[in-house]
This record gives sequence, C-alpha cells and structure tokens, in this order.
Amino acid sequence: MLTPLILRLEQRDRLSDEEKRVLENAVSRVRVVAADEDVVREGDRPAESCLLLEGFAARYKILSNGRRQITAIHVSGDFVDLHSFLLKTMDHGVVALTPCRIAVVSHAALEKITDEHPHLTRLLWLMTLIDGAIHREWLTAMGRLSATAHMAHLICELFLRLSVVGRSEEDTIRLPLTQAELGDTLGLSTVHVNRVLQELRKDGLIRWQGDALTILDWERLKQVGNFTSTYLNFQYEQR
Amino acid sequence: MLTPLILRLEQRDRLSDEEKRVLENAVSRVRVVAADEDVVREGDRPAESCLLLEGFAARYKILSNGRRQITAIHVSGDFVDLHSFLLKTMDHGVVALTPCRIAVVSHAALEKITDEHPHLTRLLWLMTLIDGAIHREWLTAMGRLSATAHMAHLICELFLRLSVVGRSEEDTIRLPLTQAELGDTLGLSTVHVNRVLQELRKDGLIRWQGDALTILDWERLKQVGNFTSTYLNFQYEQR
DNA sequence: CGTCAGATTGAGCAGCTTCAACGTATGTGG
DNA sequence: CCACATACGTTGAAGCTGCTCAATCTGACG
Repeated sequence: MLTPLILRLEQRDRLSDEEKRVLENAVSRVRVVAADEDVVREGDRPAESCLLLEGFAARYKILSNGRRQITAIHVSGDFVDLHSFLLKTMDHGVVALTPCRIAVVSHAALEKITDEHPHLTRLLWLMTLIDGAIHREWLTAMGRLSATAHMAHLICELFLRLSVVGRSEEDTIRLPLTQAELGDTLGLSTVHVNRVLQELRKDGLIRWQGDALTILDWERLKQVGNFTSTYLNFQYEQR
Repeated sequence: MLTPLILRLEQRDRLSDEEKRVLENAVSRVRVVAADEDVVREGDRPAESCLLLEGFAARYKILSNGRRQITAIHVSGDFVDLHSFLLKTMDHGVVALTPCRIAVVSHAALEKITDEHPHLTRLLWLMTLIDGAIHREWLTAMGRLSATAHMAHLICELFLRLSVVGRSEEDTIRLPLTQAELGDTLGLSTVHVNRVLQELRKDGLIRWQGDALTILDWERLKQVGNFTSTYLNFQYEQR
C-alpha cells in the first residue's frame, strides 16, 4: 500500500524488508478526504500523522487580513504531517486540493518506531529535512526571483517530485491546481499568475490545458526558473 | 558548555542528566569563526555538524545572478547544520554574521545518539522541525505581508528567540545585522530596508542604535507584523 | 438554458527597485 | 595628527513589477 513512500525512501537509502514491514504495520487505517476539505486544522493536536497516498494536498496559513499563503504542496508519498508527531500543536492547516487517499499512522506507532528502529527513524527524519530544504528553496525563490522565474521554478520542482513517484508520463504531469491556488503558493495575485502563465506558454516553455501540464523545453524552463535539483536530495546514500 | 542548547531543549521537554551528559560528550571540539567567514559552504559534505554557542550566523543561497537570499538567522543554542547529518550534501552555505563560537559534533556521534537514545533523538529531530516551522512562517510573511509588516515580524521573532536563551535585557537585544543583511533576509533592497526602519522608528515602535534594538511598543509591533509565537513552539510537552 | 467556478483582459495605481549621490563614523598609514 | 579609505546608513528621483478593481469569456453541469 505504501508504494509511493517506499519509492521515495528507496531512492535515498536501502530499506530492509523488516523496515518495510514495520512501516506497513504502522498504518492504522486509510482515510479519504474530499477536495477542499481540511486534512488537519491549525490549532489541532492530532494523535496521528497523515501519509498522502493519492491526490494533492497543501499546507497553508491564513493571515488576520484573510489572505492565504500555501507553504507546501504535497503529492503521493509525502508524509504530510509527520511534524505533528513532535510539534504537537499544528501551527498551520493542511487542505486537500483534490480528493485524497491518506494512510493514517498513530503517534504511538511512530514513537515505537523511534524506540526500536533507529535507521528507519533517521529516514523519517530525513523526509522532514527534505521538506525543510524545499522551504528554503521556496524562500529563495520568493525573495529573489521574478514572478515568471518563480513560476518556472515551481513547475520544475513539481515535475521532478511527481516523476520519482511514477506520476509523470513523458513530459506531462497531471497538475490539478487552480490559478488562485498557484497565486497563494507563489505569493501573487490570481491575475498576475494568469499573465505569467501566458508568458511561459508564449515562449514555448510549457503547455497547460485542463490539468495536463506539458514541459515543452525542459532546459530553458530550468534556466528561466534558476532551477537545480540538489535540494530535493535525490541521492542514494548511507544514512 | 552547551547551556544555550540545553535551555532551548528544557523549555520543550524534560532532559535527563544522562541525556545532558551524552550531549556534552558528543562535542568533539570548539571552533571559532570570524565574522563574514563561511561556517560551511554550499556543496560541502561535512562529517560533522555545528552547534552555535555564541554569535549570529545565517544560512544563505546565492543565485546565478549573484543575488543572495538569507533563509535563516541563527542565534546561540541553534544547531545550525544538524541537517547535514542526514542530508549529506549542503544545498546552501552558512556564514558567520559576527564572530562565532561553535561546538562541533561529529556525524558518527550523532549516529550513536540515534542508535542509543531515542528520546534525545526525538528532541534533536524537534529542533530541525522548529527550523521548518520558522521557514513556513517566513514564507507566509514574504508572500503575504508588506515590507514593513515583514520587518516587524522578523524583529518580534528574533526578540523572543534571543530572550529564551537569555540574550535580552528588558526590552533590548543586541542585533548586529546590517541593513544589507536585513535586505537579503526579507528579500528587499537595502534602500527599502532603510525606509521601512525609519517608518517603524517614526511610529514609535522601535529604537535601533548601533546594534542595540529596543522594542518600544511590543503590542503594536506584534500587531503590525501579524505576529503570534505559536510556530516557535515554546511549549513544554512530552515528546 | 441558467448557473457557477475558473480563466482572461484592460486600466490605473502602489510598492518597491534602481541608480546615484551624499552623510557619518571608524580605522589606518604617513 | 591629518589625509584618505572604507563600511554603513540616508536621501531623492524615476521607473518597473505586480496589485486592485471590474468586466468579460469559457466550459461543465444540473
């Protein structure tokens, strides 16, 4: 069941059969969340963490003026709120952007893993470190890239992250995000997102029809977006 | 020696005497880094991690156009590149903003801790999760706050983070950051940083002379910066 | 056919950048 | 002790990037 997570882990280090079994057994149930529903709410103190099996989800914060900022976009295989295991109180919400299938792992099960399986613990820790690395990359993009470059960067990242969990076909991914959601992610207005996308299309870098996003010129898109994949940590190592 | 780190940990959970001893013993040596020197460079594969005892340091990324973005500011007690233990290759640099005293902990020692001390491991993991929470808060501020609000937010955060490690006196902290460094942190030009600071001064929110930063009106500063401290996770819990 | 969510377009404006100059404090060599 | 250099902060003017407001278009669906 945990194929996408196992794929992500095995790309970064060896997983023993026992470790895989321990992971599978840690799942207490599967939850289905409808699009636009919250998976976890800000302020919650969940007793379990959510692993995204299928669908797209986003972490977000709402400001007092009502504006929303999306701080992470999650895809199949992401351990969306592993954080709550140790942070206890949610300082942000998680919303399902599409219908989502979620494997639920209780914090008790996670504590048992950390008590008994140091190597697996390090790999789970690593998953949260990669989240952090992505945050830093997004901060850099927000602070120092133009809107167009930032959008190109985001597209490059999502394309690669979906690819490693087997969610791309050729140069195309299914990316069911509205322009308003993209705006909340990039810190832009919907109107400007629209103009930026038109520019990327006009320049022959992408095609985006419905939820089918095709990369037409990977090299140039990477260049426009200042994109290098190091931070995604696609590296097999002993950890 | 590790007083500031122990302070940070003990504010969040109980530390046994043995755990404190294990931590102290994990330090292999103390390193002194001069201001404006790199603690670690992007691309490095360090065999040890750096714990900041004294001084200010910053994580940063340099873009191909030469611009710099600071993605984190670290103060006494921060385990600056604990990340490299599992991420292996540095995807960003760490620079000393002031002269720094650093406790060096080898990755071998960290691996031993993760093998033998699950609870301490969870607390170290927690430290990196708090880094992540700060990243998310910064993303929100960058994406959705005005320059002035963002600056107010940063000041609130640094004031609290310095306070918990005993680095504030009354309403004043020593914050030896140049306006150019602030600009690289907030994603602003130096010129605009200057204007924003003048506005905060004019409104009677802060005084900033040399490196002495005084909060004149905490409530209003928090309000201007949309600041709530939840994300800093100053909460005593069983972890 | 009407409704609704999402995409697109235009016009005017605000916030922040850039460029360039100038001020001020501190340090340094002759 | 002065002349000069250097780092950092401050100021003004002009321009660009992205925002806001408001209207229109498009396709899916009951």
